[in-house]
Amino acid sequence: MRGEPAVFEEVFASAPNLEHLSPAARRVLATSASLFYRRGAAATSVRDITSACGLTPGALYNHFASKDDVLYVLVEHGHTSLEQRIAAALVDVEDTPLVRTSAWVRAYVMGHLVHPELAQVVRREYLHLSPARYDRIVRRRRALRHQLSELLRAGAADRNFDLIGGGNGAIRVAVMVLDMCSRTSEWYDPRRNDPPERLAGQYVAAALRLAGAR
Amino acid sequence: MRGEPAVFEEVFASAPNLEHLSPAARRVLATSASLFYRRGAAATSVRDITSACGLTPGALYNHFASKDDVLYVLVEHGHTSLEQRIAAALVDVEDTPLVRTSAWVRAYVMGHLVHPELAQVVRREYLHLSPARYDRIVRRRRALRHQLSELLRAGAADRNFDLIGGGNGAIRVAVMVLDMCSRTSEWYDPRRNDPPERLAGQYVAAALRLAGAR
DNA sequence: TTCAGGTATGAACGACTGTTTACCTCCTTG
DNA sequence: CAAGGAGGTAAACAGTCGTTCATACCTGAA
Repeated sequence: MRGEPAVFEEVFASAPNLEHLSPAARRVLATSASLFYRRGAAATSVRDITSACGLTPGALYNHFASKDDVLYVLVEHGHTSLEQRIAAALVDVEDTPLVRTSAWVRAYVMGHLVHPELAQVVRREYLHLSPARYDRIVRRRRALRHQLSELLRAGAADRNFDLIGGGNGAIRVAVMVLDMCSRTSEWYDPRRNDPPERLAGQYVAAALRLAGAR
Repeated sequence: MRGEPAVFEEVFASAPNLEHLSPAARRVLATSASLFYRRGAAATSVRDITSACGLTPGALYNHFASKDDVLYVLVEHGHTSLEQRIAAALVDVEDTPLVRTSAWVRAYVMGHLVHPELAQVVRREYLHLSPARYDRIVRRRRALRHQLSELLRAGAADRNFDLIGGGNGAIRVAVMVLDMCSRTSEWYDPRRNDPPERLAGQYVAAALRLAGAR
């Protein structure tokens, strides 16, 4: 988790949501993500970023309006790709709460395991965005939570799930699942831990236990 | 979670692990915790801290060797009080894995809910301590995790628990429980959410589900 | 060939960083 | 009453921060 070089290059070189950015801008993003991951955004200076990609400080401002902009683009991209991953996982999936909940959780976990460094930066740093941007991100996070809690609610309604927490059960359990799953990005190391698919399977099983699936 | 005033005064004024500190030092700690919670330690300056408790910057150095020292004392204190809380919860508790696991989880959650701001600062900022101090804290966190995973292992051995994850099941489930529970401090708001005891009860139930308790 | 536009430079800006220093004012103790 | 230490102040330290600017380069189009 600390100190090892995180290679982001491929992630940003071929990201479908970032085609409009120049290669240099993507290199800035990749480097920023790696540094933000290791030291936090507040503790990373513009000079750190630019010197790590062979630039001088001023050059960054040819691609981004500010350092805050770099962080926002990162957080934006992280959320967009997670949302897309989940949406893709739900098309052509049997329309029962249990199956859809499983698919949803699996995609959510995979999103955090495939690029744990980016996922962690997103999760840790969105709090420090400017208020307007922060609000926008919070809304998207709430929307994700709402998706999951609605699946849980539906499952409880037809007695496939047995939720802890009474009337608030759907949200309560959704938060439990999201918190448990999103934290994987903080300790996951592909060299030490199980492959993502296997781990994701275990987290799906765990989520179903939390939901009280029969 | 953002912007509302967090009142730490009582926490530090009467903390049993901090008697050796002067009242002024405790006021510095209380203010630092509140500011670190809202903006993060890296984004909080010594002048922010001191001006918020009616001091000039130099005065801080009558009580702490450095700004890093302030953070370390906070993190130290947070861990110590959590460890004490858990230890206290386990004395005179029936010696069965299920009961002890329940007591352990309840204490762990309560530690995060009673002073969520402090808990969140501890969890978020210990990563940025100097390497030696970071290592010391990591060891203590591992020890906590070990306590829980041993309870789970014992419960699985006598077939009270049915753990996900095969051979690594005890650690896998322990991480799930710890991640799920420790994140409560990030969203818990005593004015909006259930009282701590009630919420802790729900999290104990959730942990037992994760452990596959019969 | 000329011109324009995107990109990089290196120096500079003022503001702010953590910390140190010299000095002052109390309160306590001998 | 004298001495001394604890705890406060104001000012300054050397760096670093994010950002701007005038300038230069390189590339592709007219």
